[in-house]
Amino acid sequence: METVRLGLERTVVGRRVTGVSVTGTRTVRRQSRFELRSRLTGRRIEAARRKGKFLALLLDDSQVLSIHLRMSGQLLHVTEPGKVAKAPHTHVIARLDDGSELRFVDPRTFGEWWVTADVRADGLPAVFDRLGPDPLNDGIPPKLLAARLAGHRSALKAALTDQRVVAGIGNLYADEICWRAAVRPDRRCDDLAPDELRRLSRSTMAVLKAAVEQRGSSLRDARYRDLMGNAGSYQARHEVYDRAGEPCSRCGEPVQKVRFGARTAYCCESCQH
DNA sequence: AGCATCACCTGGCTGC
DNA sequence: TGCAGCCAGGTGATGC
Repeated sequence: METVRLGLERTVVGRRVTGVSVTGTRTVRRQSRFELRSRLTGRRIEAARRKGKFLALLLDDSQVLSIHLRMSGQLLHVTEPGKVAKAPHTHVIARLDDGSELRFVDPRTFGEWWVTADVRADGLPAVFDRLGPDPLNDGIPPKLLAARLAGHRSALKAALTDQRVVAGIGNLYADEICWRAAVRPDRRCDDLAPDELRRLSRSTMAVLKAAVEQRGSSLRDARYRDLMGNAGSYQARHEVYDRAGEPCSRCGEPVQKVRFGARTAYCCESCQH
């Protein structure tokens, strides 16, 4: 999401929206399509912000266009719309005053666009308040991480991916963070030693920063691409995610895919404790 | 209140 | 080879 935000900053910030087409029936669901279109049309995009996995495009009249890609959403910036065919599952197109388009493609239709005026002093929508601190924006020092995990009896991975606890960590990055910290993802939050919390704090920052430097992770069966349609390259650095059976780079034992509630986690049961 | 599970979807992959 | 069915994962609703 940070890679997408950086792309938005380079391409659509400073542009004015000249028109909006909403063709999908699910992408805009917090308000009517008509309302989104009328709130957005004519507005200039002043800034591209992000909290966790939520994007916020700040508009010139203090409204905000919030976008969440969920599982399969993709934002594409098309500079010459006439030359680029509309991809299947294109649900929203925003036309901009330089002739370019911001297109939203989302096969599974979980993704969402909405425009609100209920913004806080920092310019972000009030609904973002329920999100925990964003490590890339605000850092996550050991004391803060410990405070965020305090009182939780659930498993570490469940808390790390709970956006109210910490914002921005998804399934694959949670696995990578736990591996790097050498802590099992199914450890209880209230059972972590100070040194383990320090390692988790450092690992969170290291994994997220490296992932952004590599412009994200593009998986076999997912469709993450940046605004230009380019794949990320962090998947080549994954130590455990989707690497079941391959030797752990730290201890050589095979990486495991373990059942974990209704989901799965990849980890090294030999060197994560 | 807090934790677990399910629903929402489609496409790619697995296994018969 | 064909195809039915499983699985992927983020969030919000529902259940316990």
